[in-house]
Amino acid sequence: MAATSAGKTYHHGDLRNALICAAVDLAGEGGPERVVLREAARRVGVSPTAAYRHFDGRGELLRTVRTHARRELAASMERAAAREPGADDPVLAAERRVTALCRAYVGFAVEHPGLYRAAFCVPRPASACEPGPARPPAEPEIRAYTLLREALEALTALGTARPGARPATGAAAWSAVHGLSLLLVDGPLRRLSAQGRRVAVEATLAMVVSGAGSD
Amino acid sequence: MAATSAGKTYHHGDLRNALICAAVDLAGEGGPERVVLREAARRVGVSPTAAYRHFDGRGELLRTVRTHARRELAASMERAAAREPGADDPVLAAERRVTALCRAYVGFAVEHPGLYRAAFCVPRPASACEPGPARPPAEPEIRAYTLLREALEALTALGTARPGARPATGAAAWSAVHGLSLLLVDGPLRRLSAQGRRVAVEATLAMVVSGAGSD
DNA sequence: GCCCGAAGTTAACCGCATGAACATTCCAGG
DNA sequence: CCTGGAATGTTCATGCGGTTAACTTCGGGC
Repeated sequence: MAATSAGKTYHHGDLRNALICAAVDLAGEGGPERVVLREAARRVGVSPTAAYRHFDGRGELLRTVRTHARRELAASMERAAAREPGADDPVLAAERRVTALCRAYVGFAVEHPGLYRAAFCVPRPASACEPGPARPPAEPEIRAYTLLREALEALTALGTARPGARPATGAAAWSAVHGLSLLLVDGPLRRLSAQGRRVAVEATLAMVVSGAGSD
Repeated sequence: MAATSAGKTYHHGDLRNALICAAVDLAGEGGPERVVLREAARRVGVSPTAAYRHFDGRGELLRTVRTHARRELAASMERAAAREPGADDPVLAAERRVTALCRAYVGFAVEHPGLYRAAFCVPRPASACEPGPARPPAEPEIRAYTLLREALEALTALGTARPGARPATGAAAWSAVHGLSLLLVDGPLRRLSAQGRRVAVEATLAMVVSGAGSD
């Protein structure tokens, strides 16, 4: 009855995980809105309500998928940064790290649109727009953002190659890559050619790396 | 039977518009996912299926709302730009126009989160992620973007105040304000204090105005 | 006046989220 | 080895939302 010893009997043995996988697949195929409890259950070969033994409802399933997607995004960024060749000049190295991270961020979004959208979705309980006094536990941290922010701080501390220009703030940079990703993946820039896309990415990178901080 | 002469009889007289208004209200209250055919009909006091006489389905209703929202966004930006005092220095004036537009953009998003989200939603037919050869008629143009782009082009043509720095590309700038808006309205930056929000906005503005173009 | 088509209506089907009550297994004690 | 309860699944049932089909009213043109 260990997690992996699933038989084909009444008890699945690892339903929770199986459901998560199915849900992640769904998200990959069609984004968060495609993550449907019933469908996930169907794929796993179990009745819809079985899921409730492991999740509070669709909301929690989606939140789990989101966590997964965020992890993948961050991992993808780290891999890319690690692949980046070092440089003698520390400033250049720092700049490269930033651009590598950003490129990977947008790259992930473009390659896995569904997952990317799932990574930043908001499971809405149905209604509720103006939040009451509720204070959900302040999300756990988003690695992708942390990576970006730290890389930028490092770069800022070193100064830039070009005098007078300063790298963007973490939040500003995140805004840029996030916005670009969504515009490309889901938004009006969706149908840009690969070429056009590349141009937009480069322009955004330039803005982020040598854009001004707030002064 | 002119558009506005609605009685309380069998025929509504101006259902289409009434539905649009209701739908826009809904979007304002809870974003695109809140735009529900049945609810709109309910609010107008008509049977759900009546809507099908005027819209192809929920998708078209949503698209109509989106158009409306985009118009409002653009209008809000233009109003803000118009309010901006002129300046003797044309460069300064151009910079001011850009920042005014951006501020208004983000401001609109923050003040009308639901509408803003609706303005950039994608009515999904249920499934379909990888586009076939389909080529929807290439959306009509998004004024908010055009305004931003043109203001930036003007600024670029003039050169910036600070030497060496160049304003961002239209796409990059749009990415920045769009991303920031979503992060603030719907995303992980959602629960920033008004203060924190302001800081993020200023940082982003600085990045956009004096960030580097692609070189 | 009559007839047609536009604009509404009701009834019905399907999928989805969810809750309640019932069924099966597994496993800890005895 | 046997047994009872906790886990884990299952079946029913409710309610909501999208959408279709078939029927009903009304407003006008002839």
